[in-house]
Amino acid sequence: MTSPSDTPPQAPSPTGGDRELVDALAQLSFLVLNALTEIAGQHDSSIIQARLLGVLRDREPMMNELGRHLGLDKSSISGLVDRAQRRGLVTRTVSAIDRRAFQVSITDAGRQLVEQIAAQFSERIETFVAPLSETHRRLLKQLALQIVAADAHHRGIDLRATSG
Amino acid sequence: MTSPSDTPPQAPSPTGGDRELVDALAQLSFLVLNALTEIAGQHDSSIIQARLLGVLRDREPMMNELGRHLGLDKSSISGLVDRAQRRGLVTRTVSAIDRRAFQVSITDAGRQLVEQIAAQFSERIETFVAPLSETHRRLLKQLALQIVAADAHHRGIDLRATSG
DNA sequence: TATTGTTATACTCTATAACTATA
DNA sequence: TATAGTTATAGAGTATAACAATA
Repeated sequence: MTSPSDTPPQAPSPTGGDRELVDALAQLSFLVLNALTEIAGQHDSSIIQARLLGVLRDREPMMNELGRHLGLDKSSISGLVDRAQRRGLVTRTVSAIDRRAFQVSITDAGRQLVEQIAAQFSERIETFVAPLSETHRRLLKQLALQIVAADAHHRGIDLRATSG
Repeated sequence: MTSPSDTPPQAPSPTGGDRELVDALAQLSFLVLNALTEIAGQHDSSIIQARLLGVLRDREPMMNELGRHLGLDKSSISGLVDRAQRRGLVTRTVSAIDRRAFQVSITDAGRQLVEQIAAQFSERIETFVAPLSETHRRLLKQLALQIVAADAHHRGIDLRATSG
């Protein structure tokens, strides 16, 4: 799971899976998200805080929608926003049309922070892919996008697929 | 950071980074590790517990080495192993040669759990890459491995590079 | 003295359940 | 009644600092 790479090369048999491919993707994913964890940590932050600010870069959602964006329970969102607000990274504003609801906005400090993190993260990823040729980088991008897009499509289609 | 994809296509300029590539890798990584989180969760477990058991599949390290494998502080390892042990997934055995040290081993139950999780995870990854052609899957594997290997090499070289 | 590991403490992150205040 | 959000509570996971036992 962590270094599951001590596995003999295996022909991607028609029957089953290519274990090397699974391991390679897992390790790459750990590499990428560990980098993000480390960079966020350098700013006394975390992946989820960075994602929160990332969402708020171009949106001012209600707590509600924020939960859907981040896939978290409303109580988790409350705490998350609390901590970010305590650090001056976001603000809550009562909605004019529904006085139960709060609109969450990023502050200048929050924007500055997320942009620093994003820049460092980009730099790090570029370092990772630097050993690849330009052609291979383009290919990698294309393949990654294809997987992500297929999954998004799949979720869109599949949401209620087997139940109705 | 979460859905940073709302970005116009950008020629990978010589000056800077290819933002699309960065986003694609980030999203792919979230996809992969969210899948692992979800699958581990189905077994009332977590990524770090799965990684712990993964390490122990073919090793019986001291708490010490476990910390290095997982990149965690010794106090974190103590807690991690405590919780796994409480669930009957691992055991501690006093080392014969150094009575301060504990050897950590996986139990049958632990092995069974990690194998279930690994199998489900493989299945999921195979689903992700299913839309790709065999050629493209092979290519993706090769590129991912190349990045991971380059990073490992880099760390090996770089550990004390600028200080000595 | 140095090292191995635990414990005390503190904080983030997460969820469930109960609650308040609107709607 | 239903919805938006908070709060109380509980537990995992992480780190730092202080400690015990052994080397």
